[in-house]
Amino acid sequence: MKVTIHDVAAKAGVSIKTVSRVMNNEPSVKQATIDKVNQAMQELHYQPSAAARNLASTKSYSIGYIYDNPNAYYVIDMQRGLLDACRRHGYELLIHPTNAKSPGIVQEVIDLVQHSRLAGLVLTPPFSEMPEIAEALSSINVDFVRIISGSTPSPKQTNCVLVDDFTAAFKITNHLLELGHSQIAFLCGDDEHSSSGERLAGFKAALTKRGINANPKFIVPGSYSFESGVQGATQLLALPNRPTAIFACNDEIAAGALFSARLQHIEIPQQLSIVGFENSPFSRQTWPPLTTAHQPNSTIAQSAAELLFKHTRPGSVNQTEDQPVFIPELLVRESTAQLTS
Amino acid sequence: MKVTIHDVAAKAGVSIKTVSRVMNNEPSVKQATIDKVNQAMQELHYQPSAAARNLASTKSYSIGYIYDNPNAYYVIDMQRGLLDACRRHGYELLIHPTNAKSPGIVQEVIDLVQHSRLAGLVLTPPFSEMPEIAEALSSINVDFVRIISGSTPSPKQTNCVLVDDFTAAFKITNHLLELGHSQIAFLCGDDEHSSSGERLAGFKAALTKRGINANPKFIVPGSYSFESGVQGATQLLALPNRPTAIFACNDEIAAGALFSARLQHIEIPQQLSIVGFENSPFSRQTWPPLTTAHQPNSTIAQSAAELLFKHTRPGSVNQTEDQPVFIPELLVRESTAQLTS
DNA sequence: TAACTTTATGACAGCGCTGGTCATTTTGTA
DNA sequence: TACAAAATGACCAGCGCTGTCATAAAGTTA
Repeated sequence: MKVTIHDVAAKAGVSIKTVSRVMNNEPSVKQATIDKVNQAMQELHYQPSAAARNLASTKSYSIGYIYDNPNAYYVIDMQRGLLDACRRHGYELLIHPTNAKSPGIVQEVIDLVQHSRLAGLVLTPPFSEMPEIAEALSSINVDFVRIISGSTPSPKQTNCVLVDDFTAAFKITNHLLELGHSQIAFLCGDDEHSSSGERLAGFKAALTKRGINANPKFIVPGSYSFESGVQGATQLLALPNRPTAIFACNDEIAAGALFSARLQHIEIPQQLSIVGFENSPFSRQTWPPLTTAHQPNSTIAQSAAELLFKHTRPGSVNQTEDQPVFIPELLVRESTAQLTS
Repeated sequence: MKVTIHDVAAKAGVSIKTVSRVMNNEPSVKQATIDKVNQAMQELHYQPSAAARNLASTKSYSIGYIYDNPNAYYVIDMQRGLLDACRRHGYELLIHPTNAKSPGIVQEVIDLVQHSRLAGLVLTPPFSEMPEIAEALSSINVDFVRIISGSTPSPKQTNCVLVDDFTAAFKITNHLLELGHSQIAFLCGDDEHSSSGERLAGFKAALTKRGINANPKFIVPGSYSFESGVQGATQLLALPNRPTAIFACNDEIAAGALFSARLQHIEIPQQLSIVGFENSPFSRQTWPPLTTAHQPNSTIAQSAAELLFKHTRPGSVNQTEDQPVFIPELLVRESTAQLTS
């Protein structure tokens, strides 16, 4: 019924030790032998017992994903990517939802890692932006990969996957500029999230490059919520000379802005262009569908997991300082239009 | 560093086997011994190693959650509840996102169970409504608990957690009736989901009880999406004598209806009451916030997991045919008002 | 109190695998 | 052909726990 390492060894005509060697990429195994073993594994549909490996090995075969993010779509996508990567590499994924603001959070994470003997951790915002977590993890010598907002790989932080919000925001802004807009407002997300700052910086950079000074009144602080979008947009649209386009820091804010505009009988996109960010499912469901930036969360997560495995694996050659950078892509839909007037 | 069963045994002054007995509720252990062991466990913060248990035992200490649901909030909530229950009972949760419509889905599920030696499975829609999955699982003798929409515990299906959409819909409809509405329309969700049918039935029952015949034109087929809500509402509001209230089968549809009404300059709730269902996060963020029915997904999931553990556990006495029933609760917010005119 | 049953507890093997140590075989090279 | 190097196997311990069976403690009966 259950196929074990012994079955594989028998089928391949080698000892179980050799099978183990193949599984763990140990040196001094002939290619021919490797192939034989791999074939036997495939034919028998062999899957090593994670339980036994975890128990026997000093190494660990599971990684953890801790999350605390109100955006369920983000979490699900990340999780999906991590799960895929884990499946491919025979790892297990331990999922741990928790509260990032709890006072004992650092200890909680440490306990988690130690109790579950995790090989490493994948950290997404807000955890990836908490220096105390990174320090604690480093101090107990646990590998981790952070997914953070940033554009320039820094040699100091080798364990990061970057999401280049700056460049993406730059491109989105350019899209608006090319449509003839110059009076563009920006609805910020939460201050604590560096993504908001990065996106704002990209926005400003694009304006500056065209010689446009960002109107301070057009930059509205807020948070990543529908509510905040409603308020911010309402405020903007009451201005004596209101903007002709609004760059919302994410799709929820954009949806709020859309809503507010609608309330004031402002036609989108004829009288006002609105862009979002993230390409969350409902950005397709608003009316009109939102122009936004697509963030390939699942792929980003996979990449993070792979990076973690590389760190963890003994065979990894560390000469290439991997630091994958993902640039969310502009996705033009119907909420933006050429400026007319 | 890592506390094992040996440490507990030493501390409690018993053998490791006795500790094991206590952990597994095995008979023939003196109460005094049980207490001693429990205390030792607490003091040492002992957590049994799932890996070792899985390896040593014929029983399994992990359960699976397979999902394929476009609603990320639902999935996250369920997952959270399952995770909590698992943590409490020392189980692991194996998460498996997949495609319910894939032709090989039954085999995939079987492989998953057998390969990962799962103690059981928690099934949510659509899997919980696929008879072929239930049959396959039964045939290989794997425990599972289904979360399904239904009101009456049936003696046949002992492994179900019921969500009583019928009664909840009945109550929501009553809320509208009590506000003086009688011209109430219903926007359906997907046909394939039994929840949609249940909700519609509850709706009709409430009307019938008041001696009101449901106007066939007021019952609009659709799907669980914003888009569908927009379309359905637009159609309804174009009717010569349009409804004064709309019961949307879930919050997304309701949001769509809200949107459509707004487009036509219909004031909510003054000119039209709208209710949703599910209490998803954005039902709070629409404007006005939606009156809806709160479905405690996380609690439902916990209950399902507990039920599964009970089945799995040897010590379970099966005389009480548990079949928890959850009735989503009416949550009145600002999208409904007294009928005036 | 001896003889016996029941209940409570412990000793020990083994789950599937890794990690180590050595011995042996195969291969490559001088 | 001789010899070093590489490839493989044999064997053992042990990860933390459970299952089985043997043994000790407690309870019962006459």
